[in-house]
Amino acid sequence: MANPVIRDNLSEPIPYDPGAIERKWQRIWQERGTNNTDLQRAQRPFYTLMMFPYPSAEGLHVGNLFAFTGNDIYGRFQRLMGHNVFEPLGYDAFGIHSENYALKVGQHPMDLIPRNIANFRKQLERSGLMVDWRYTLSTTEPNYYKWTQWLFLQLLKQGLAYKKQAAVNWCPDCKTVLANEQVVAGLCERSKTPVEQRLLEQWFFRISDYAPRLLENLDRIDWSETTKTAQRNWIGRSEGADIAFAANNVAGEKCEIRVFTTRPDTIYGATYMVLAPEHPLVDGLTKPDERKKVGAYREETKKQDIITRKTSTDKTGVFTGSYAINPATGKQIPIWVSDYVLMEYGTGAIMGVPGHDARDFEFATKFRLPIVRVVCGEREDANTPLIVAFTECESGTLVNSGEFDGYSVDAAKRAILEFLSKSGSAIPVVHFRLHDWCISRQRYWGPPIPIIYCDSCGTVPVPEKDLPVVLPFIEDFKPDDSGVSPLARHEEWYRVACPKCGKTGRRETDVSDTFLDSSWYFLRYPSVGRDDVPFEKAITKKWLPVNSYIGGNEHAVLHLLYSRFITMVLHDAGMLEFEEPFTKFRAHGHIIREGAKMSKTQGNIVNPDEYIEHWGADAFRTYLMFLGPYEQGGDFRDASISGTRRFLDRLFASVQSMSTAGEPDQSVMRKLHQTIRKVGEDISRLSYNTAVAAMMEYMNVLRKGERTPHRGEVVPLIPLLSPFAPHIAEELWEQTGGTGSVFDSAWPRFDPALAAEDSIELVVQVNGRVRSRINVERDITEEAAVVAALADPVVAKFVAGAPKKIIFVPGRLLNIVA
RNA sequence: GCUCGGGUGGCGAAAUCGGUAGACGCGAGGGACUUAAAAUCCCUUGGGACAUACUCCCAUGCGGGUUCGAUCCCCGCCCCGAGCACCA
Repeated sequence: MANPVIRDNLSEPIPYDPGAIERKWQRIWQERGTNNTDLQRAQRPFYTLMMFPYPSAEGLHVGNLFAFTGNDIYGRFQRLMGHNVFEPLGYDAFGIHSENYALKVGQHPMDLIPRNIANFRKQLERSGLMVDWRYTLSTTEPNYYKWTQWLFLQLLKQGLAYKKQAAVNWCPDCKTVLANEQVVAGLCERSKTPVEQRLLEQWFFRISDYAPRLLENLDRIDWSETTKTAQRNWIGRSEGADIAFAANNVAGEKCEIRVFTTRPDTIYGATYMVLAPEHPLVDGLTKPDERKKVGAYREETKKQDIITRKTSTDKTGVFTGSYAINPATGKQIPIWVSDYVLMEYGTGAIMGVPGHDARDFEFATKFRLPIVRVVCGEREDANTPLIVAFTECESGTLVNSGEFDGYSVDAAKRAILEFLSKSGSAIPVVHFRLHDWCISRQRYWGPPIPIIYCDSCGTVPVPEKDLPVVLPFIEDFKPDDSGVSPLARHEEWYRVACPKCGKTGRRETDVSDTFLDSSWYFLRYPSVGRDDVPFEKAITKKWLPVNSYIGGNEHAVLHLLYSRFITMVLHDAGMLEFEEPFTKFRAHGHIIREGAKMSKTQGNIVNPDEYIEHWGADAFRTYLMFLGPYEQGGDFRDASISGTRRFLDRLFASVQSMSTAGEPDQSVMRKLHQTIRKVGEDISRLSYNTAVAAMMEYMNVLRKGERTPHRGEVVPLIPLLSPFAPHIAEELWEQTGGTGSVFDSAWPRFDPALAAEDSIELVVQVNGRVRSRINVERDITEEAAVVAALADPVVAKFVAGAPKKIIFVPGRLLNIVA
C-alpha cells in the first residue's frame, strides 16, 4: 500500500498527517469489512454495548464521543485479546426531544430525523469507532417499533400492562400535556402559565411486582457500585407494618383506616392521623360542617402541578371532624387531610407521630396538635421537651408507652408489632417506593400503543399479525386542547375495524414512552435484518447477555432499570434464558468545561468536528481518554490536546527513524514489558488516563537523550496504542511490515522475566520519615538491608543508639524505629 | 433533608494492599538550532531555610484519633458536583 504522504524532500522525515491517514484507513476498513463481525461463526463472542444516542440536529456532542471512545477502546482491546467483538450502534430517535425540536424549527420529525441520522453517521465514522454498521437500527423504523409494540402486547398477555387514571401536567395556555422537564417552578416553560394536574386514562406496566427481584439481583451483577446504589434507593425497600385504626364514619358505621409505618414502636406517640386528599375514605369521614372546607382543599391540591406538590415543604391541611381510636392507647385522635401524605405510597394514610418525625412535627406545630415524646436518648427522660422531632433511634429507649416503657427501639418494634398482631390490628409488611411505569405519552412522535377500543368488545389488542401499527404522517402534529394525542385528529387512522367483531372501533391514540424503545434495543442488534422475529433464538443465545456495557449514570434508575425489568419479563415468558441483560456495567463520568456541564444554554459546547479536523481523530480520542479518570469524567481544556498529539508525532517519527541494526537495549525492553503489563491492566479497569500516561512514559525512555530507538523496542508499542489511536496504529503496523489489520494481531505477550528489575531503590525511613534511598539487590534480606542502611551517614545521624524496632517491607522499604 | 462521588502544585491529574506524595500531560522559565519566528530537541519547575551543595523544615479541604508509618483507615466538621426528594 502506497504511503499517502508525498515527500518533496527525501532528506526530511515524513511528517505525521492524520487527515490523510484517517481517511485512508476508514476507506480500507470499509472495503475490507475490518469492523464486521461474523455473528454466526464467531468462536469467542464478546458483545460490547454503548448507549445509543438521540440524533439531535446539533450533531454529535463531545460527551457522546467521550462515551463511545471509552467503549470502543474496551472493545478493541477485547478483540486483541482474542475475542470476536460485536460493537453495534444505533439511534434512539423517538421521543419528546425530537418532537419539540421539530416543532420549534417548524419541520416534520419524519423529515428531520433521517437527516440528523445521516449527519451523525458521518461524524461517527470520522471518529474511528469499530462499529459494525450492518447491524445498526433506529427506534423510529417501522421494522423496529413493530417489535416495541409486540413487546407491549406480551406484557398485556402476561397481565403486566393495565390502564388506570393518573395525573399528568397540563398547561391550560398551550393546551397540552407537559413532560416533567417542561415544568419549571410550577410554570409551563414556554408560556409561563401555572401548570395544572389533569387526570387521564393511561397505560402502566407492573414493574413494582418485580421490585423484590430487581433489588435482590443487584447483589449478583457486576455493575458500578454507584449505579447499584442509585437503583437500591429508587426501588426503596422499607420494612414496617400496616396498622388498622378504628373509626366511625358520618353514617355511624364502623370503618378501619390502615396506615403504613416503619416505626410501630412510636405508636403511643400517634396523636392524630392524616389521609391523602385522594383517599377514598375522606368523603365518608368528613362531617357535614367540614365538608365545604375539605372539598375546597381537595380541589386546590388537585390543581397543583405534580412537581410543586412534591417539593413544597409548607404544610397545609384540613380537619375532617372525625376521630379514630389509637389501638395502643385507646384514645381518640383527630383525622386530618393533607397533601403531605401521598396516595401512591403505602396505604395513603399515616399515623401522625409529631414527637419523632420531622414532617409530623411541623404539621402538629402549625395546627396545634399534641406532641408526645415516646422515645428518649441517653441524657433525656419522659419529660424532656421536644424542640424538634427526636428521630435518632439507635440508642433510644421507650417512654410514655405503657407496658413498653424501657424497651429499646429495636425491641419495641418487634414487641409492639406482636402485641398489635394478636388483636388483628397490625401485620408486618414490606413496601417499595418503586411505582408502576406509566408508558402513555399524549404525543405524536412515538410508537402508537397497539390497542383498539370497541363499543362491543371493549379493549382489544391489535393482533400480532397486524403489527406494526404504523405512525401516520400527519402535517399538524402539534398537541391540542383535547388532552389527547394529535393522532386522534387523523380520522382515517383513528377509526378502525375491531379485530374481534369487525365493527368500527377507535385506536388508542397515545404513543409509548421512549424508554420502552430503549428497554430492549440490545436484544435487537444481533437480529437486525430478521423481520419475522424480534430476536432470533440461536443468535441471542450466542451473544447475550451483553458482556460489557458502559454508559452515563443519568440512566441509572430509568433505562437501566427498565431494561432489567423487560428482560425479566421475557425470561419469565420463556423467551430468554437469562434474566439480567448486562453482565457488566460501568458508569462513566462526564466532560465538563469551565466548571459546568456542557450545554447549549451555558454556551460551552465543543464541536468535535473542528477538533478532529485540526488535531486528528486519533489525537482527539487519546486526549479525551487522558484528560481525567474515565469513571469520573473531567475538564475539557483545548490547551492540553497538543500533548497527546505530540505523543503521536513522536511515535510516528520513531517508526520513520528506528534502527534495525544490532539488538534492542535491555533496560528499554524491561520498561517495555512493564508498560505492556500496565497498559493491559489499566484498560481492563477502564483506567485509560494512566494507560496513556504509561505509554508516554515509555516513549520518553525510548527517545531519551535523542537516542535512536531500535525496531524491537518500537513495534510492540503499536498494538498497545491501537485501541486509543486506531488509524495511526494501522498505518504504522503496515509501515513496519505487519500483515492484515493490527486488530487481527494479538496483544503483545508480557514476559515477567524481562520486566523484572535486578536492583531496587530501597527507601530507608527513621521513625517513619524518609532519610535515604539506597540501591540494593532486589531480594535483599532484612539483616543485610539494616547493615546497608546504617552505613548511610544521613541514616546514622538519626539513629543514636540501638534500633528499637525494624519494619521491613521486602523490595520496598525499611523503617528503623530509633 | 437523604444517598453517592469528589477536594492533592499555576492547571488536568498519579500514587492498584497503610509504605518514596506530585508519575504523565499542559502551562511557565532557561538553553540549543534559526537572520528571525514557528516547529523540534535539552534542562529546570510544590512552598520555605542556606550564597551554593549536602541537608533540614512545611505541605494531599479543616480539627482530632489509630499506627513504626496515613492522600489512603476511624471520629467530628467545611466546601464542590451528581442523583433523589413530604416515601411515613
